[in-house]
Amino acid sequence: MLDNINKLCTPAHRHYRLIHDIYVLLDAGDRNILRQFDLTSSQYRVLVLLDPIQGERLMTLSDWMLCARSTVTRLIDQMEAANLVCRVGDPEDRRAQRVALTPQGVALRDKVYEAHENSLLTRFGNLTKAEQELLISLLEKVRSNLHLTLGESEEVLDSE
Amino acid sequence: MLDNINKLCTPAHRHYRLIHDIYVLLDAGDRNILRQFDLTSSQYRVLVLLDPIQGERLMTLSDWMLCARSTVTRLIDQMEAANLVCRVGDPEDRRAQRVALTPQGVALRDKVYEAHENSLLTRFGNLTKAEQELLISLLEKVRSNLHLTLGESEEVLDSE
DNA sequence: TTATAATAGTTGCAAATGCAATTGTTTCAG
DNA sequence: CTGAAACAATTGCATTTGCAACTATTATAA
Repeated sequence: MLDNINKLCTPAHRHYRLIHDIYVLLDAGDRNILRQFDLTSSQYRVLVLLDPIQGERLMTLSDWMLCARSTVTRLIDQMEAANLVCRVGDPEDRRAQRVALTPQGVALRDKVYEAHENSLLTRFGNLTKAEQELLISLLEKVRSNLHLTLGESEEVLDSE
Repeated sequence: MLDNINKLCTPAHRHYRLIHDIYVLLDAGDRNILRQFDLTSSQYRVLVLLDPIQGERLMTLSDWMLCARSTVTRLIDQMEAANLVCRVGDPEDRRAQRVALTPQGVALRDKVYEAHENSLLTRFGNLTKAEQELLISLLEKVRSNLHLTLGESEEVLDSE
């Protein structure tokens, strides 16, 4: 039987916990910032990912954001109602919709991006530039392996 | 106006995205494992955190898990119904409940922990031991600063 | 001592989100 | 060409979760 499991956790388990904690703390901080602009973190993510000129497919967004397609549909519903984005039927494939930023969407994106970026600078500010670059390269390595090992079994989300 | 925002993201913004992606991928992988044991990742986290002997307060769990107190209440409701944990009133403070693992809870925890750990070894397996230790120290640094900068403004969750 | 504040836990409610099923469109094998 | 399979998006439904309000208990101050 495992005793004092809290103390004897392995490196892998420590990564696991750290990533969970960091994600939650980061997200809580985001909410504090984004609330001022009436945005959720998911909406902000859409705002930053969208191409304002030609737009993106919902499917593409769902792939990039690693969330279910239905989630994107509803996210875009909200943001369209708020006049931040607009859907345009794709002329080359009548099944698909392209979503692009409206001028208001672009304006809001730029304003929020700046505020969010400043906040991130504070929140990651205790790392040196070198540490930041190192961390990024390690995290990229982790991400690619996670994607790989997950993809082996099935799709990430919305598998059918 | 920010053009090609996807390409020119700053180190801070890259951290931001990486951590989001890694969290989602990690969680999706967890679900694949834990489904076999009829556990959600939150339930598994409770299982691993609980002290089987003297138990923990719900409040403590909520602090550790960085989630709202009501979330813990309902998690414990589920797990108590599944005979994995039990509530015991704290004799020293009649407001508080202590939650401890049942024998079934301990048995399940040990079985699942092993499976989960093996899976983590694969999923983090492309990092060398040295890289893993390095990553942990960097992540710990990030976590502590996130906690700090968040705490300055208010509580993490369930603020009233 | 007593009234007020703080604390632990619970409950109601709304929002976010994944999965399954559905609709309309395209692709491809025969 | 035609029917079957694949695909993009949407909708219904269930689950998870945070916030606010509430109850019961303890701590503090006057």
